[in-house]
Amino acid sequence: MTAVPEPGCPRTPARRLRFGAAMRVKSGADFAQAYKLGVRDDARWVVVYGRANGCTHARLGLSISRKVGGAVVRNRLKRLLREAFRLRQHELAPGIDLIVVGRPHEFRPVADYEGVLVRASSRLAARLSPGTGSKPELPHG
RNA sequence: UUGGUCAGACGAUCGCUUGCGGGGCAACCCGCAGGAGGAAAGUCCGAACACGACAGGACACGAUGGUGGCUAACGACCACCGGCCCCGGCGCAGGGGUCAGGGACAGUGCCACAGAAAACAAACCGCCACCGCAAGGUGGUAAGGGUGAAACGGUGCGGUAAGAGCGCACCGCUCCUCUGGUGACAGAGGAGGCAGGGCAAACCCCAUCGCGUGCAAGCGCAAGCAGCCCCCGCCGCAAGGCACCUGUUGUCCGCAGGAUGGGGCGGGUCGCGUGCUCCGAGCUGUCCGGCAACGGCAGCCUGAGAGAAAUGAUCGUCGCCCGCAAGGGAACAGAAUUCGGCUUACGACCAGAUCU
RNA sequence: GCGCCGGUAGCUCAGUUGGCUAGAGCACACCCCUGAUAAGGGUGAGGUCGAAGGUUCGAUUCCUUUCCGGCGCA
Repeated sequence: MTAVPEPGCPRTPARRLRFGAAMRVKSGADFAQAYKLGVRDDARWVVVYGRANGCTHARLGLSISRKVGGAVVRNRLKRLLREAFRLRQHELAPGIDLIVVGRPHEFRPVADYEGVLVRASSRLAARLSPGTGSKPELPHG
């Protein structure tokens, strides 16, 4: 967990922490391919599927079903996960799509989701890179 | 229980998104402004809007159902009428609640069990008269008993062999007339001795209304692939020159066809744009009309438009509740074309009424 | 966003001119059969018919509202 920023002294990372449209997975085919061909990491409050995306940065895709809760609950969980991804985007393994599937649970602080994403990203990257020189070049979605 | 108000506030940092302005070849960056609800929900009704269908009529189907109003429209809303229930000691005046509240001589159907009998009317026990020694039979009666949710007006008196609206009084009911009311209906007067159960949220009849599908409607632009149709081998203005494949039994000429391919046309997938949100709503009024719903007038104020889908995250201060304190808590809930209602979920506060 | 189905015993399902006892199979309990099981036979228990309200003398059934599941439409 990073230090809580003092008031008036926000975190000043080396790079900007943006979250634009290019950092999201939008195509249904990308989701289907991640489910079918990608690797899976079982985190505590979510399940993360990984898939090489051919980009120079990580991308985030969210799948929050109605089992998680009502529209308010689902919106809030998506916002928390997006915030975690945004804050840790430079520490995540590049070139991997993270498809995050939510599970029903009590909300956690954003820091917990940050840890989950970073851990899942490193594990998925380790499983995707070794011995996968014949990894098919996936088209950029 | 009714009505109303709000939906913690402010600030900092980091973000998302729309519009405008500026910069950049571009990716993108900067500035300013805006950015969830009273129910955004359920999708139960009604409309706008769009496309399709459509001469008119009839049938079918669906919805509604006291009267009048309100409205763009409605099954919503308002007022009134009537029935039922409650309060008012009974009763009256009155007040409150509730009702899908047209039609049961247009027709069909159902009413289990019990009961003699459940809809044409009849008669189990009784009661009375007559016959008979008796058992019982014949006739009269529908008052009484009993069954049932419901049994062919109710109570009382007279009357009678016993009884019966058979007669009378009151109540109820039906019909007629008059009066009042736009009307549902109400009141008064008169006549009738009583007509004859319930169910139409059973089929149905009557009256009124309703075309179907829905923004994933629809309109425009339009990669790639495939299909259909047309043209084309290349150079050249043209004459002409050069050239691929197949067939014409071998070769050449000639003729016919084809062509991986190129171009065009229409339809149209991914996608993009549009529909898409500023001209209608809201608030206020010693204003006007109306009991009210609502309408009119005047003034003021106001801007979500996303599209794997924004409206957020963290921190601080203050305010509210619980707790001595540390600390904890703050409901229901997230726009998806837009409005008018209904229903459901739910926190706090204010005012009124009622109960304890 | 729009539309369409379903909810009955622990599970899977029946149940129409509204009334009869709300049934069937599996599962469960007990008994018989066997040296002991399984199978088989017999007996039995188990139901707010998703919830609320209404119509009716009477509702699983009819009507309205609501809750919870499921499906379809690009």
